[in-house]
Amino acid sequence: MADIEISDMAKLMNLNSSTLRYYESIGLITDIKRNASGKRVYSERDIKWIEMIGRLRETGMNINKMKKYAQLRKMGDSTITERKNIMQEHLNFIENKIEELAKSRDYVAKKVEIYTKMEEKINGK
Amino acid sequence: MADIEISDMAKLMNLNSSTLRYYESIGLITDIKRNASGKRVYSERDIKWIEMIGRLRETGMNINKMKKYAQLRKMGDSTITERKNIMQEHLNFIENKIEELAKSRDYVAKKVEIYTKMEEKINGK
DNA sequence: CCTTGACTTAAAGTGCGCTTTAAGTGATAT
DNA sequence: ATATCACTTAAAGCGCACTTTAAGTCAAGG
Repeated sequence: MADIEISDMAKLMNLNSSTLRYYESIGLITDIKRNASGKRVYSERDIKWIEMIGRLRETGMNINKMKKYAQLRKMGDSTITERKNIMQEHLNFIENKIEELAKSRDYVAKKVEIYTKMEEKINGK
Repeated sequence: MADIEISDMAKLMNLNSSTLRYYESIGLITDIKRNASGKRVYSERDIKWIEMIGRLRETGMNINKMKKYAQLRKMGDSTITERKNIMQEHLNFIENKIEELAKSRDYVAKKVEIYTKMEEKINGK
């Protein structure tokens, strides 16, 4: 798979080019190559990392925590345990969130049910 | 069940008294009674509505949508169908979110697994 | 050659959802 | 009586995660 430029990367990840530059500016993405005319070129490894950022973001991890993880990642194999712990903690977080959402889903489903019954009563039985 | 004051309400719903005043200021909560000295007194019905706000908020409904729903609620039975539709739509939203989270959970779980294997490789054997 | 369009940077601006501040009122405890 | 404490209001402030703006560079097409 070949390298891609910023606009294709943005399309691929369903985000804005500016967001990619922003992530780089805050150190969440690092070491992006440039082509002869100074434009960003994303490698396969970059793509995977940005996909991971997407996963972590949409599951509610904040940018600072992602940054911390990014730093550990840059430091190499000596940080594997620490990274594992972050991921384990986040896994717990996601599982709690799923449970919470499941409860709320039941709550909202019940609301819909109640409204359906009310509709029936109003629209004459 | 008796009426309660703002600080107890805040504790009950695990939010800030200021947040309750804020919700009122934007019209998300309305018609809160006052006692002789002008302090807010929340009824059983208010408690239920604020609990619902909590549910909707933590499942990702934004304030404007909640406000819209609040207005329909104030208008009485003629808006039941519309309210049912909002809840049905939100139910779908929650279900999608749960599915998405489940995918991300698997992704993160796999990460943890990989790290565990890497740890084993590094720590001898 | 020159226009178009996608890129580059640094900095300022935006929107959401609160949270804090400042100034004041009133009931209760010492 | 006076201090304390929880409440009241309106307005300003904040943190997060972008997003937009302004000014400039560069490569390709007509």
